[in-house]
Amino acid sequence: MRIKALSDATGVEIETIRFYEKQGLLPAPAREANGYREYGPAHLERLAFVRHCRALDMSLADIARLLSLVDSPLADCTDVDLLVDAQLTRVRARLKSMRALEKQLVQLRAQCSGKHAGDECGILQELVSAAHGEACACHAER
Amino acid sequence: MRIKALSDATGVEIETIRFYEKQGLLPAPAREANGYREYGPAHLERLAFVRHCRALDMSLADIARLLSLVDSPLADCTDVDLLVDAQLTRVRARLKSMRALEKQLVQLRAQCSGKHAGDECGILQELVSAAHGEACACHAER
DNA sequence: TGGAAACCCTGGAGTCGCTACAGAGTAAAG
DNA sequence: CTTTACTCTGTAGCGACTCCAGGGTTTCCA
Repeated sequence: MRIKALSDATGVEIETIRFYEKQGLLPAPAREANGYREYGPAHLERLAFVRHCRALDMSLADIARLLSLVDSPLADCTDVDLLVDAQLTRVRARLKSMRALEKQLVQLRAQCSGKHAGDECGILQELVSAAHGEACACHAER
Repeated sequence: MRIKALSDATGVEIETIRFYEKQGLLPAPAREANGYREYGPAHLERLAFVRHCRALDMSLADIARLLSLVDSPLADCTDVDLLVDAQLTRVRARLKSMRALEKQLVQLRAQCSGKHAGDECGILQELVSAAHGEACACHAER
């Protein structure tokens, strides 16, 4: 299996595959006589694992840690638990701030519905008003 | 007003202020005889505007566009509207995927509650199983 | 058989929005 | 007068890719 085949099989771009190898997330495969990388099913599995974790928005460092745990199945999985918990906490924190963000944008857009006239745009005025220290939900929140 | 005063007044780090200047988001201020930057209230206002937009997670490129609109108040604000709309759409898309993400992480964590025994960790098995093309909510979604 | 298209390689630079130096000079406080 | 706090420029680093240049190889089709 050459790199393009692996790419097609996983939906991971070729450049990204080589990048993962450089980062140590994917073991360096054997090479053909011409220097082309030669992948086996183990690489496919590993790459799918990495992408699955990335889909869960884990960092490459966290994934590397998980992979070492996968490779040493004798260790107990307390660390795995902690890692997933920490990830969940991070995601929830971001979720919370994203929700606040959405609310602010909705409010902002409401400032300008309809009257698209000159320098009286409610949105721009709202954005500029922050500079004058006037009441502003966004700034209060941070 | 020197850079530290501006930093304290806005909560924006000094390095970031210089970075914004280099990026053209903040006009280059006058200099004192010793070369120190000398800011006025207009800079304070502009910087607050930038930070307000950044709090709304807008890109620096979008903010630059908004600033040029602020500077030419004769143009109508259709562009502002579009920009805010696009930002809202982006935020909502990310919100949606983050919610799916949270759900998956919760499910994943449930695989391993209690039995922290050896290589039978439900979380790792669940993560690895994706590689075998088994049923997996994450992959189906993307 | 020839030549075009598709594939592969390495190494390095670019992206975004900062952040953190190094190494120098200037100013304010005690 | 010394120490501390501030300021300057310029460059490098982060994370997770993405893209490019400039080469070599393979495969396909006429």
